[in-house]
Amino acid sequence: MGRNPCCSKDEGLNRGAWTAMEDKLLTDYVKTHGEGKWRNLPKSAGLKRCGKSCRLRWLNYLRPGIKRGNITQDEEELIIRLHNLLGNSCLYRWSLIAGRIPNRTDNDIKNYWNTTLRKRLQKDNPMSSNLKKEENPNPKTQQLNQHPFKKMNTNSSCVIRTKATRCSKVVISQQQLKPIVAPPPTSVDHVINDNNKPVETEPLLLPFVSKEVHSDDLDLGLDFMMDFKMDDFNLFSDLLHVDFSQSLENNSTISSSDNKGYLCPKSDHIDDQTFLLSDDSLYGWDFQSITNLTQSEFDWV
DNA sequence: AAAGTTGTCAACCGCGCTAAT
DNA sequence: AATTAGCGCGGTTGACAACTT
Repeated sequence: MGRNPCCSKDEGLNRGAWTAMEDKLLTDYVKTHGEGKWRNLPKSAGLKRCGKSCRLRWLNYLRPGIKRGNITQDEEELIIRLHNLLGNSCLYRWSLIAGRIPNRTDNDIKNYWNTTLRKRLQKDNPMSSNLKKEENPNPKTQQLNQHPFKKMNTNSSCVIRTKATRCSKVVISQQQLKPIVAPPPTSVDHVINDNNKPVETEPLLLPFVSKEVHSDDLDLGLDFMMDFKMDDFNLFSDLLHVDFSQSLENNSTISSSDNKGYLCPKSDHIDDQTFLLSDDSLYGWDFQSITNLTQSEFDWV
């Protein structure tokens, strides 16, 4: 039952820094046979390394096109914004961030954050680890504030994709959430009328809201928790670019499944199962786009 | 110039998710 | 359905470099 073990620990495997010869063996093997199947790779490639170590070496160092060091200002801004959005409690945070920064690895981003950015941001603003947009008068930054992800070419082949498809449990502290929570809608008619057109005066719903959130949570001072599901988006920036008002106008809609909100593609929309929750599981947020969250005045934790 | 401190980053570790059986 | 192990992830470590005293 189960798989065969990757490698036993008593095989006298090499550890520590990789030699040039080991790098060459690994590179040649991957170029010939492709990535994956890391379990069998060391033996086939003639390496005395654990498959896990080989994978790490390839992904973080040997893979073609990887940029090393010298994080640019644009990259830095993006890291900060994405970190603000995803917060500290999000699994797959670094891989998601790295997936949006061309030719950078999650390890690279993580190292840069831990060694440079975190210290600098704490120094700049001891009360918050996040960067406020007002604090940076750089024209480049201001441009980024207007269209923070427009500059990214989402179809670029140099974007490193990760397998991270969701970002669970982004926690927004109660203190920061309260000012932006609108009253929950009471029925579907408040958002979509008989012609399946949105009622513009009503707040839009932010999808991906966890079912765990209830109105009582707000009263009790609990944190707000969100589940981001990436399944319907090719890249993280696709999600960030979604204009929910546009989606509604195009007869796409937000549906509910298992008490979680989803943005449905146009083709799948409108049936008996497609509705906006009318109970206290979801809250209307007057956001035109989730992109706005990255520019929010509120701190994300 | 030497010693101490700080910064960088490759590599390791352990855990959770998920595919394989 | 249950079990097992591989994969992929974030956190951490430690070696080395750069800088400061």
